[in-house]
Amino acid sequence: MNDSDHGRRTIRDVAKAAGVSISTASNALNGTGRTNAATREKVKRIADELGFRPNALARGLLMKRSHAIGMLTNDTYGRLTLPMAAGVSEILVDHGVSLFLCATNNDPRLAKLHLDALLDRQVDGIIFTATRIDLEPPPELLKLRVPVIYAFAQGPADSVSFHPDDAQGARVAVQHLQSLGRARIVHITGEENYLAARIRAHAYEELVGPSGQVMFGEWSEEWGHSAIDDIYSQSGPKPDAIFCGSDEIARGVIDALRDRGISIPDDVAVVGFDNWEVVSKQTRPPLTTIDMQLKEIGHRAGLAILGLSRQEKLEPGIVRLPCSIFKRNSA
Amino acid sequence: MNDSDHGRRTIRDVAKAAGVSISTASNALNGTGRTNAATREKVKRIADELGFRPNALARGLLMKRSHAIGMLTNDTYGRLTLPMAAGVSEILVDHGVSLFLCATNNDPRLAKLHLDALLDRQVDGIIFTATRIDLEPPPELLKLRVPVIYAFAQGPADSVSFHPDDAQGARVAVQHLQSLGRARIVHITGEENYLAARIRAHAYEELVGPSGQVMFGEWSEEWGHSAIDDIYSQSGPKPDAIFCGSDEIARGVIDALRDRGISIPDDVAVVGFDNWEVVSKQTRPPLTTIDMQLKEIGHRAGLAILGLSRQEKLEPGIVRLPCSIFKRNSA
DNA sequence: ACTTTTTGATAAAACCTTTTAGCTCCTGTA
DNA sequence: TACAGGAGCTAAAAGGTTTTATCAAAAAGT
Repeated sequence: MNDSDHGRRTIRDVAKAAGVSISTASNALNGTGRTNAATREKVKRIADELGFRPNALARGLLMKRSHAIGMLTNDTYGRLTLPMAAGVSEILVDHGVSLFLCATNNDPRLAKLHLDALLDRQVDGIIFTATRIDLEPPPELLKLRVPVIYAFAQGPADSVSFHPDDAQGARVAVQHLQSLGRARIVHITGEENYLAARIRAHAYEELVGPSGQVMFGEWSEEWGHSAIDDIYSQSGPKPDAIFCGSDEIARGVIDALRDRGISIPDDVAVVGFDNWEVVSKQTRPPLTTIDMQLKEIGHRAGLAILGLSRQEKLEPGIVRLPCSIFKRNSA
Repeated sequence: MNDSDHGRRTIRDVAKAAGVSISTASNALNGTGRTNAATREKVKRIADELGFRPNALARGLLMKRSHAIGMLTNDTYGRLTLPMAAGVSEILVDHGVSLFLCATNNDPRLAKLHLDALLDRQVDGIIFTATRIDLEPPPELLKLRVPVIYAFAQGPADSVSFHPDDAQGARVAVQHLQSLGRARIVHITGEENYLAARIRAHAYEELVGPSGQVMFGEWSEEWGHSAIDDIYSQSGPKPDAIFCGSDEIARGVIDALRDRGISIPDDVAVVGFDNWEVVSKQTRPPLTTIDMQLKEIGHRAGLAILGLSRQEKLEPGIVRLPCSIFKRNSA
């Protein structure tokens, strides 16, 4: 009586049009139960003609799987989050799973609000991401019935986390410089209270030995600049290569070196960290830098949460995904 | 028989515990129907004790409103999208509405996939955003039952769009320079085939009159640099101010000016466009620039889609939201 | 020819909530 | 006394799907 409603077609429309029961229609479409091949094809064809698409709410309500997952992030600025989110989404979309994005702005009240909303929506899992790998998640996250994956963030002991392999990334950078014949490599990086900074510095020290020099500071271009000023205002041997803790720092370093008429990479080679194109493409010369493969972290986190949501067991622990070096002209 | 299931509490658990019917429980919790004040309080208290939260899927299925909206973006990199998404989310979360994020990567197949998924989930509306205001949306978007809002993107004639007010932004920039007593203002901007570039250039020309000079090029730091080289390698009067079409261009401009020993802002004042902090904070001197208030665009888009999803009527057309000037030291 | 198995299809229950219509009881009015 | 009206509550339907149990008919086996 209402075939011409402007609403969506339901499975009962399909069933009626195909002259079968709702259950048969459902079975035919999902390949469940026992269905005659001919009927199955017919139902599928008619569903197609009618443009039938199942209501995800009804399906989720019944199956207790919403085919949606939530992503909780404290990063409003998006430099880290969006590439990861894109990676997660790329994986999920192929499995018919959608992604809720929740920006918490570092506000616990907001985090709670978002978390409750996600649970109300029966999400199949939650991915927690942060702007630094050693940020603690909100405590509510720890005692959920819903699986949680930590990406670029610290999880509790029995959880699954995905981090960039900072140590390996640092080694790749240093080894590249060494392969260029550089022997006096200095490491200029960000704040020491960041775990990532410490890991990278440690890996660096292991490779360069006692001749190494680590300069902690801020994650800013300005610090890169003033670090160079420090080095060159003091006496003693000068570096022939600099490994920077971020592209921004590297940019400051390069600018300061150029101000002093030092040629890059001939006199001093420079390697950055992040491969943040807006910075690394624009330095002069363009920056050779370490790429943390954020999208790949997203991929893996997406696959992991998909697995957990299907009750698969995952080895708990931190999975460190390899960084790659992106060579431009500064080293 | 299964009160101790580890699943979530349902409204029937609440009803049973309170010794009332399901309908009464629902009425009490939602303030609908006629309920005795005492019963109402009791039900609410018990629901609270039990930690009851209604299942959004069931509710959405019945009410035909999922309390979720989708955001479709072609911007993987996130420079524009994430601030807007954060703005949208800020508004929505207070109304109990969640946000699906869909990154299409400019791939029509992916866009279709995401769009279908959103519709299957019965979203109450869709916000379409793009990386430039004159990008056409996927054609499927035009004939939906679901309300659509365009943010930083071009919608069809009868739709509602929110754009930054590029003309006003340009005027603010130029007027600021004029108020500083500058008379020879040059405009160095990006590609002419971008609508935003043309709008800004036009507003600039109206204010400076025939003495003006617009230089279209690329949206890159390099172009800013070479534009300055062009200007100073030619004879004729030199500018005392430069209005740049983006912060990146401004950065190139500032670097090139400094290379020539020109003092900023004393000899030449520079204003940028975007207030992209990673760039504008790091120029030397820090950049005075135009802020497009992306978060505010998100706010307005969120409010608009909320209104449309409640059947409210909205005046179709492009709403241009004012830009603001962020003063640092370059002008 | 009779029983057993297999095949194909279906009615009905379930998921959890909101809403409609109706029921009972009480108070006040004619 | 009878009855209207309201207050307070509830049974049941509805929303769209999947799944379980059941049933009839056809095929296979004895």
